[in-house]
Amino acid sequence: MSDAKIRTYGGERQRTGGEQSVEETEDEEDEVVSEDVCPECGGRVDTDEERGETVCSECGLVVEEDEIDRGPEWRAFDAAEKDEKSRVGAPTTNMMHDKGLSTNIGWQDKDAYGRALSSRQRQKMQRLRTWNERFRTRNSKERNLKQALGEIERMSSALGLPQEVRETSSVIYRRALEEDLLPGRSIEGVATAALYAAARQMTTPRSLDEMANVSRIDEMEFKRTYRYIVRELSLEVQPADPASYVPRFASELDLAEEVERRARQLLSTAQEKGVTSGKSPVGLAAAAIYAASLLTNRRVTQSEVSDVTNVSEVTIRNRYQELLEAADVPA
DNA sequence: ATGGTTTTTACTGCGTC
DNA sequence: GACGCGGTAAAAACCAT
Repeated sequence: MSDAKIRTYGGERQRTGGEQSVEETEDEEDEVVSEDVCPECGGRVDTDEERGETVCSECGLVVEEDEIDRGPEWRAFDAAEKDEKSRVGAPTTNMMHDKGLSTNIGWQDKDAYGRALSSRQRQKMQRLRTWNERFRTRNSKERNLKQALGEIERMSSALGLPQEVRETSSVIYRRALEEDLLPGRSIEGVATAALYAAARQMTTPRSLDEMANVSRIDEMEFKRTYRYIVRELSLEVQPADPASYVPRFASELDLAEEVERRARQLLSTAQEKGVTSGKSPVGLAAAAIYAASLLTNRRVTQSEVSDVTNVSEVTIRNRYQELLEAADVPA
């Protein structure tokens, strides 16, 4: 919606204007945004500010192009403002923690005319600086948190994770934030890592692949930050129980309950015999499913299992033989 | 960095439909 | 002949040191 766009722009203006009493054209706010309909099909038109085009959302007709870029108009004002802006850099939006919104109190104990302040005033400014700093960092953390929580929400609903997992993961994220683990890492990355850890702690694990699929960051970075977070927060994450993967995989393969039960059985006997240690839980689950499907005559092919579990067929082969052996089922 | 373990990739051969 | 399966060797990934 163009509505949101206006708000962001408005926000930016307010800020830059507010600092240096340069009065800006206030009425800019109610800019005429053509709420027109498409002349071709009557569909709704959307304005793409980045490309300077107005496009019909139904048929894709470009209603208007080469529009005036209203973005950087604030540059034209006065020098002080330009300085202020250029230090902040390009007016990117969401990715900056505080969008440059915060106030800064100068460190020199001088007033606006360059005169030294009285000691009383100096003390006062010192106090203000302290508090301002507190609020500022607090605020940037709040923002950060808000975005991260949104991300966590999005991912966990994509993965169908229960509420408790979301809560644990936001607790983890908060801790990471408190301990200043964020600098140098992306919010998305840490959010993903927190969610992954939480899912495992709550015994509803999702595999690394599944997480990476719904996350906006790539797998490499995800794993790296995950390890980092776990280490730094010394989170206790026990190895996932293979059995907890079974139901999902089974249902994705449309397997009967019987197979699922059998798979669990195989896993638990294998665990008793200790042949599972050191092996990847996902691989074990995949193998158990495959083995169980053989035992119950509800054949699935290795490649099918491999597809839905993202475990290589080789691994499935190796594991399922071990599983059968442990359950002393002759070949 | 290193070495040991596990998983993946790529390829080959066998039997069956 | 395609497909499912099994096996192998080498590469890659992972983990603790």
